[in-house]
Amino acid sequence: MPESSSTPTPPPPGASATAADSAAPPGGRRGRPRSERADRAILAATREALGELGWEGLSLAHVATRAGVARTTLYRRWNSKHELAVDAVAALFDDLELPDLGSLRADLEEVVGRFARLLARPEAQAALYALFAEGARDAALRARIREAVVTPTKTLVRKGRAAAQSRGELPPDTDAASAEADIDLIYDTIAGTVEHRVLVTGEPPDPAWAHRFTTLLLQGLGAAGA
Amino acid sequence: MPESSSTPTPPPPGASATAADSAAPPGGRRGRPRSERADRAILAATREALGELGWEGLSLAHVATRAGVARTTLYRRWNSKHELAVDAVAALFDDLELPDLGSLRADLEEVVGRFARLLARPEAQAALYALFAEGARDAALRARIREAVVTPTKTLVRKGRAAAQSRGELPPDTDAASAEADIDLIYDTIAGTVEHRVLVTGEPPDPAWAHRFTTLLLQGLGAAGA
Amino acid sequence: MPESSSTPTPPPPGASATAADSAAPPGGRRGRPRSERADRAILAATREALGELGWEGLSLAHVATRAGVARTTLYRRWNSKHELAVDAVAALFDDLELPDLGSLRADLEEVVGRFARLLARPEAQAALYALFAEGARDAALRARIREAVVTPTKTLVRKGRAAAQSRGELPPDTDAASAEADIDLIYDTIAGTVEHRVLVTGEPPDPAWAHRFTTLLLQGLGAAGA
Amino acid sequence: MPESSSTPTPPPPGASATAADSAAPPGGRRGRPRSERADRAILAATREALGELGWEGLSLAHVATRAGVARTTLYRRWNSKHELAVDAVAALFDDLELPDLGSLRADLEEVVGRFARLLARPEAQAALYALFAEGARDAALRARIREAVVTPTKTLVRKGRAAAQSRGELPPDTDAASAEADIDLIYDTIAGTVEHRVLVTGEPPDPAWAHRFTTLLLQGLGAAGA
DNA sequence: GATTAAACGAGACGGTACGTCGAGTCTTTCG
DNA sequence: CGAAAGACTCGACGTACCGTCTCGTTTAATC
Repeated sequence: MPESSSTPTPPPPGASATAADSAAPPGGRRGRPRSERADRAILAATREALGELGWEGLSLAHVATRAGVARTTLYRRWNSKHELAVDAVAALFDDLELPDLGSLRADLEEVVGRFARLLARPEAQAALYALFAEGARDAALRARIREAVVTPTKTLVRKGRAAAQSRGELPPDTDAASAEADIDLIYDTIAGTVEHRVLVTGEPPDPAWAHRFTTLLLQGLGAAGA
Repeated sequence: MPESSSTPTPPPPGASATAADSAAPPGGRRGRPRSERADRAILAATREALGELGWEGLSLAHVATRAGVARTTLYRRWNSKHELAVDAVAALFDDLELPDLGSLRADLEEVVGRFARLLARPEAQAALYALFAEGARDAALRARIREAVVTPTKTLVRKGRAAAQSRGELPPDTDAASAEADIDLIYDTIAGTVEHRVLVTGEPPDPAWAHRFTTLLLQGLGAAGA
Repeated sequence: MPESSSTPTPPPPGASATAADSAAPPGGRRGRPRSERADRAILAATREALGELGWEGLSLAHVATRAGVARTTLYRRWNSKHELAVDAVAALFDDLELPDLGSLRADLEEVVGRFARLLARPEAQAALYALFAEGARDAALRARIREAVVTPTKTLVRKGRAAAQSRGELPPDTDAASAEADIDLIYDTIAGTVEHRVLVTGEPPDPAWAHRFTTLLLQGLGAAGA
Repeated sequence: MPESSSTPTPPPPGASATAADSAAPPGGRRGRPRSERADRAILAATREALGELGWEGLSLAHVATRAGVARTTLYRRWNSKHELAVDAVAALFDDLELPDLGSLRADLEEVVGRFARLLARPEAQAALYALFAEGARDAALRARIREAVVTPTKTLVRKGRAAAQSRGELPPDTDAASAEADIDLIYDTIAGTVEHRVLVTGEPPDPAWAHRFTTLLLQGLGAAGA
């Protein structure tokens, strides 16, 4: 979770691991510090509960019990069930890294596979679409989702596209605005299609499907060896 | 909603409007028949409430009050908030028809536009992703979604693709299995990408974006004039 | 149920065995006549349900099902759950007859025993006090209770006292008003005490207790051989 | 309510006001303490609602609203409408004290009068018989009634009888078992008869009736001056 | 080492929605 | 036209969570 900003009153846990942290509590906080163990236990408990009970079955009371923590502690740190879920699920996206296997096709198939496996996890299935749905009405939540999920994922697209361009597999940018639109389009296409395949159509994106989809994508982008 | 089947005990309203209906009442139903006015009022109230309050704000008590109907009447006809929402939202998808503007590109851009406008409606935004999320855990709900939303939509893809093939814009089928996989892929790509653009990225798919996406798709499918 | 009067609109079943009945449907009733089988089945079902489920567990739906009768039929014949219960329980009081064993003490002990056994039946326990409680607020119900339960029971006291007077066991009346007050007092004392013993104290009025109580009563009334 | 015991999990309010209380809180209670204001408001609201609406009209929702308390608070403290009613009505019985007017007859007439006036209160009429009826099926409720209503009332009989014996108005005990049976008989007779007079016969026990009944009782018990 | 401020566990509180049940009423078709 | 069937309105039920609040109890950092 990079350069997080977040609400001020109840400082969310993810926000503490920034540069300001090493510079240390400047004025010097008094009183008992928050337990980091509790944070970890809560987020883990949230993921487990999401996986077992689904979004609607997720209750803060249950999370608190499972994490061995008082209910109050949850409310002190997160403003809502939604923000807690974002933080809990965000960690799953850390596994998504750029493979760099030498060719755009290989990288693409690998990324699609990784994303599909991520979406196959029940805690991700339970949380993602529910958060997206609520995000449509709640700007603060939308920002938090963007920060925790969208931006890091889109960065992958940005990097992978640049690498392919430097290898001559994709045509170079014409102008900055067009490049940005291109990145957004690619991102929406990959993420949206895989999500839809997994969560709506309900079939796993096996390698054969990944191959087929990658072909469509490469041809669509005018890739060199397509 | 074609030849729907559905649970017998609480006969869902959408299930009755089939061919079997006119031929049906064999012995003649006993007891007071269900009010069709109520059905319409409930579904309309559900759509309005979804638009105003979002998914989590939607309560059956509120829907009942707004529809001028007793709360028990809702429970008699639908097994859950989810199934009610499916029926309420399904009607929105009736507007999605194949344009047939003469060229694959024109048809595609038109369909993308229509689907985007559909997703821009707050009731659709509120319900769709929430239903998909729950559908991941509930097979019965998933089936109902498939029947009411997925199948009709996919039919559009099937017909449009066939039309393009007959016009020579798309290569003919090699074998049946491959054709089916092709249709699924196209469907997931179009639906998933547009949904992701609207609900996650949060930007409207304006004509410029639609043109760009259509280009990607046509090239990806190896269309004739791409 | 003697010379019943009762509500006019839904003619209660007990009311049918009157003079008007033998005189027969004068104008000639139209349509299907009411089933007497249904009446008996309903009252029996009511008693059974009262015994098994208690007063608060008694539901008209359950009675109807058990009696093999439509719920509508119940509402057509009785105005409320309370009146149905009165009729159902009233039949139990038919067993209470004057023993006439030759002495006041023997008669008293016998009556106390019979009344105690009546109150030991679960259907009587369930219904009686609940009806009395509701009767405190509902004059119509109170009248019906009086007619079906109180008056016949009090008649026993009246007759038994007269018999004892004629045998010289009790002093003769001084005036009519005083006699009436005497009867009321005896009735309240016997009925109230036995009921309280069974339902509140919760112990069965065995013969030893009946003997003790009878002694108190005989002495209290200034009986000859007490 | 003397040295009450009561269920532990939902500690009923009346149970706390004992001598053990001041010495008690041993380990120190954790969590927010229960509001005593709420207790008082709830019991008062229950009595008022009973008086106005009767037993069947008494709903916990209404009591909660009238007491200015959340509905959940009621369920947290009492297991059922019945137990709440017992606690609400029990307070009325605190007024029943032994008069000690110097003679058994005077004491008896006074007690009968007080008891009659208590039963004339609509909240008592509404609750008492309904509770007795339910108590016939529910042992826990029966115990609670015994503790809150029966035992304190019977204590009056015990004391009054002892006082009369010490004054020589009643014969002394022969043995303990017989004395106990005597007390039970007197209690059932007084309470049962007055209740029946008020609630079933429906006429108020005025002084004339009280005198007549007292005479019966004194003669029945073999009192000295009868 | 004493003070002190904040985090913490526990649990009561006012709310809101849930899904179920029963009471009565109304509207059909069948006998 | 009565009876069976069943949908209808209404309102209470008891439960579950929510988010807030009040307690008494740690637990470190500061004094």
